[in-house]
Amino acid sequence: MKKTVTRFAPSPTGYIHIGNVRSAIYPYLIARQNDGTFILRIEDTDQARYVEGATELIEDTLKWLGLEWDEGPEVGGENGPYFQTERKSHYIEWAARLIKAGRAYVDDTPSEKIDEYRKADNGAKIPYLYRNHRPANANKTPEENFALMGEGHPIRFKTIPKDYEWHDEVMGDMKTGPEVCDDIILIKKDGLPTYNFAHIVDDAEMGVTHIARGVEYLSSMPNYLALYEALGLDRPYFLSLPHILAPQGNKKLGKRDGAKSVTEYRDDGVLPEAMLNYLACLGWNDGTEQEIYSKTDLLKAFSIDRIQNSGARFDEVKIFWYNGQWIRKIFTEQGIDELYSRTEGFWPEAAANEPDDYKKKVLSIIYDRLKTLSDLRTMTEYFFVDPKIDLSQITENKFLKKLSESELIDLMTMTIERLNDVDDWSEENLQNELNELLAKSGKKPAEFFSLVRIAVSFAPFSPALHQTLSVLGKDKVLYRLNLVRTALNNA
RNA sequence: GGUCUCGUAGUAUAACGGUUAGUACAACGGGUUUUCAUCCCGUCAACGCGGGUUCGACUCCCGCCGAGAUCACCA
Repeated sequence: MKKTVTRFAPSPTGYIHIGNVRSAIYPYLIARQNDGTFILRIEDTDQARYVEGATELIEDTLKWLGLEWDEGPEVGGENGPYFQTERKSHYIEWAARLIKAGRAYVDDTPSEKIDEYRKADNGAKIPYLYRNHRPANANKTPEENFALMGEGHPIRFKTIPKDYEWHDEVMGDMKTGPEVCDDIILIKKDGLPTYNFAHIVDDAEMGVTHIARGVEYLSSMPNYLALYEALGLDRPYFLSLPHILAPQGNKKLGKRDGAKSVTEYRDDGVLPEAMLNYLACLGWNDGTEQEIYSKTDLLKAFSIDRIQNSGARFDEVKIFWYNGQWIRKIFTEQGIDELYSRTEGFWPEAAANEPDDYKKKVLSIIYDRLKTLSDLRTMTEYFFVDPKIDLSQITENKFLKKLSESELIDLMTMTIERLNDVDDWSEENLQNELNELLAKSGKKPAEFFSLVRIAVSFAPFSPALHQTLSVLGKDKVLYRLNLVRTALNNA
């Protein structure tokens, strides 16, 4: 049995966005499931679109998602190099084989001439096929063609139009006619290969068994099949992955639609587990009603034949739902320390010098309200700095506005006096104290608790009151309650 | 225009040719001593259209409609 080898082969033209990261996830899963090899290969043959630093961005994204590669940049491997620009001689060699076999030719047709062909065909409403304009060189001997090499001309495949049938693991059985076979360019005039040629050479040399890529490559398949045939190569398994659609319209999600980079979600406080979970399940399911999948779960459950073949719309709301699920899952299964370790960089500035233990306590009572880790920035401010007193939050509160000012002041006084005598500041005890205060106040829970809650936080929401008070500590609580009482008195 | 692909609620999806068409997100309503959230309960909501095949079609076949991809010395 041949060893399973898959690859992710991006171009270093920028960050990895949501729309194309699945073509890394699925090959990764396939490789891991079959005890195979997952290769990262950088397809940098288009010098005009090359972006400095993009390779690092790509590596960064894969690492964050936990998609470690076995061969590729940084880690090396026996099938390197893994940058196509460093493999130039390989492509020339394979192209030379085709020339020798009479299946490729050096094309010295001026590009203006080619433009004319295209315009003429388009004008006449006939499909533009270069093979209809095949130049005389195509019929020269291999020796004559070799003599032309190195003069800055592209090398073209000399196709033999025919029917093709093949199986796509996602799309099913496919077939096309000769009308889609053409003399595609193998080597550009700059001496570098086109994607069309390079990926076939590389996949063959690297022993790749499964190719997963976007459906946009489906229409090029006949030309790829012709190349496999001409080169005497076995066909790998093909997986055409449907597009991820933009939130609006029916276009595929791309950078122009404002598709965020994967790492932007990281910086917004999305956990890699949640992102992997969401993306893997966007266009794939295992037929059960399970929603939450860890990487381990995915490795168990994933199967190629259950990849959806229609496009799926990207939905940010659902990512945040997954993220909330994962925040809670990590807390309950791995504990506060693990969750806390993920929160670095997401706390409000005021928390900068606070001890870890205190921040952990805050996290432990607020984690189940977080959609993203960056919510910490806005939701926990009052744990670290005294809130700005804004009496309107009390006087206009839907529960409190029916109380008179003197009632409010009396309630505050009663609470301050009672809490002042409390030494056991544990959550449990505070719960008891608050219950007794509530009973004594004769108010509804909504009234009494809201008053205390707002007085210590002035935030639109907070964790349960007894927890909030316990974590804040006696000094801060009494200090803030006193400030508010004074403010009410002076109002 | 040629070629190819796709089509179940707003979204993601499930359903040997036989189900009251299931689930999740969202929305809406309710419950848990306050808020926000979690959790729980409930409501709304879908097989693109038309033919066939069949006792019976979301499921198979054909046509149509709609959406998308591709037709580069980009990948």
